[in-house]
Amino acid sequence: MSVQTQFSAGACSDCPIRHRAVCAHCERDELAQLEEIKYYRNFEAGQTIIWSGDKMGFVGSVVSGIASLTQTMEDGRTQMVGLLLPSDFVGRPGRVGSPYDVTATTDVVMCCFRKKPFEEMMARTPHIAHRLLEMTLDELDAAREWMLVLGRKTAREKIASLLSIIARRDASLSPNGPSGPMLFDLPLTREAMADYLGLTLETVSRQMSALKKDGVILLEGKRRVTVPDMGRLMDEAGDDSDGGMFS
Amino acid sequence: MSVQTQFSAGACSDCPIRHRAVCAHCERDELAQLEEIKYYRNFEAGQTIIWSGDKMGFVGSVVSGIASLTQTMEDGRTQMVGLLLPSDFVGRPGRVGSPYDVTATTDVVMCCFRKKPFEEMMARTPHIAHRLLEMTLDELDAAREWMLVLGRKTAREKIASLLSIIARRDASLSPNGPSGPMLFDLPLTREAMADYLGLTLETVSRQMSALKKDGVILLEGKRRVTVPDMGRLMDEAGDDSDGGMFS
DNA sequence: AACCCCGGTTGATCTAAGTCAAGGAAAACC
DNA sequence: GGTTTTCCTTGACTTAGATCAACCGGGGTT
Repeated sequence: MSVQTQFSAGACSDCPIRHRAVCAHCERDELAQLEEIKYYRNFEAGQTIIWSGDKMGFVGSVVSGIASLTQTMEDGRTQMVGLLLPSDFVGRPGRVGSPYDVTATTDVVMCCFRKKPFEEMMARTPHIAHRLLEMTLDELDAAREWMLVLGRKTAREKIASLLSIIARRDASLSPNGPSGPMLFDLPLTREAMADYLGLTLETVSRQMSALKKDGVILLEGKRRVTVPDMGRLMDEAGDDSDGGMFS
Repeated sequence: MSVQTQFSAGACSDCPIRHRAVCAHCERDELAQLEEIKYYRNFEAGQTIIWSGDKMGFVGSVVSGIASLTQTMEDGRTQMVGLLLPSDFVGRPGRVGSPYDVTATTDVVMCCFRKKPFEEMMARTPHIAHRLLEMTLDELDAAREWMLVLGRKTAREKIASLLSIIARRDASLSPNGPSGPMLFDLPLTREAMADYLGLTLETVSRQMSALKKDGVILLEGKRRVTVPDMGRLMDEAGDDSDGGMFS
């Protein structure tokens, strides 16, 4: 089950933080104080939100859009290390330099909190701190799951893993439920997929073609994907357990 | 700087949790209560502490020894996704199934807490919850750094990365400081190194031999490593930034 | 229309790492 | 002391994926 769903369940519509990150456990008093210390920032697709090594002046939470976390070597090799979806946090109280670039993949609206008051609020509000810990543990599990993908899976399995994760993320929104055919738009270019999977874009392209030829997926144009049989796709991914990078 | 050092700085010797995880910020009252709910367990080298999918009956913190977290595919391919060093936590309050195997690499002593009281203690004790969040964020950063290693580095760079991380972890203990020559024992077999790096054990062996031939490292037997020039090793690792998987 | 640019595909070739296989050294057991 | 087992090394060969390079097609712009 994705975090999206978990949040939806407990979200309260009158929370002053308008997105759903902390909301599930909110109480009016603390969040009224948050209201005073927060502000919004907008970023265009492609814009870098935080450069690796930059001083992180704020703690931010994505309200809408997608941002990606990437690490880059001097010679230009880059590896995407995570995605920020709405409600995810970035920046940590008490650390100065960011360990990676944060870039807007689509247009992004971010809700920002100045560090000091945010920390004070956390100290005052145990259940919000607890919720943040839960979210961070989820991200850690997802990152570790991704390490298996990067370290041990073949190119075809990597592609299938990525597609099945994206498909499952959207599954909760689908009318057919998770077991029926899935239809979705890839939110990533072939190059971004390659950076995510530790492959080259040519290999990504070839494996997408191969999966299409074998009937595992259907492609309409370059981005629109149909998965006729999720079970088949998950077999191709080489694991039956739950994904979660995107959750 | 490693977590070890951070903790040493603030550790208080009379803390009822005898290792240093939570201690840095401890106050007597809360930890006296922890005393009532904790118990110790011993594991022999090679013994599996938690199987993937197992119900996790406790939250544990390593007191001494090293344990490894691994994920395995049905066909036997395995990927190590993290190490537990003294003071690290495993198991999370509020989740049942472990997403990976936890295995004792050396003999391990673990300090365990029953979940329910541990959660209650967290709710009562914001600064301990905060410390746990900090530790988890550190692990997340380390995992993401490792994703770059797994996804984009060559075999030689992977080996050099691993060696430099181990070397730096021990650097604080070294009389020469971090820039002088380093001497340490590898805590891992070639196979474990391979599982960590997403390589085969033959490739690990070959690259170790190559690094030795090129004078980057000296080997005494199979396990004892000397690094005459840490700068050289870090160049070989392909990054000048801070590692941290072991920190 | 003609142009270009961007993202994507596909082919030909190369190479880093995997696979298979044969030992060697050192500890561990009888 | 000899035998077995575990861990490691090295060699010969194969292969998955990278690299280099040509080309395609749609959506802008002029």
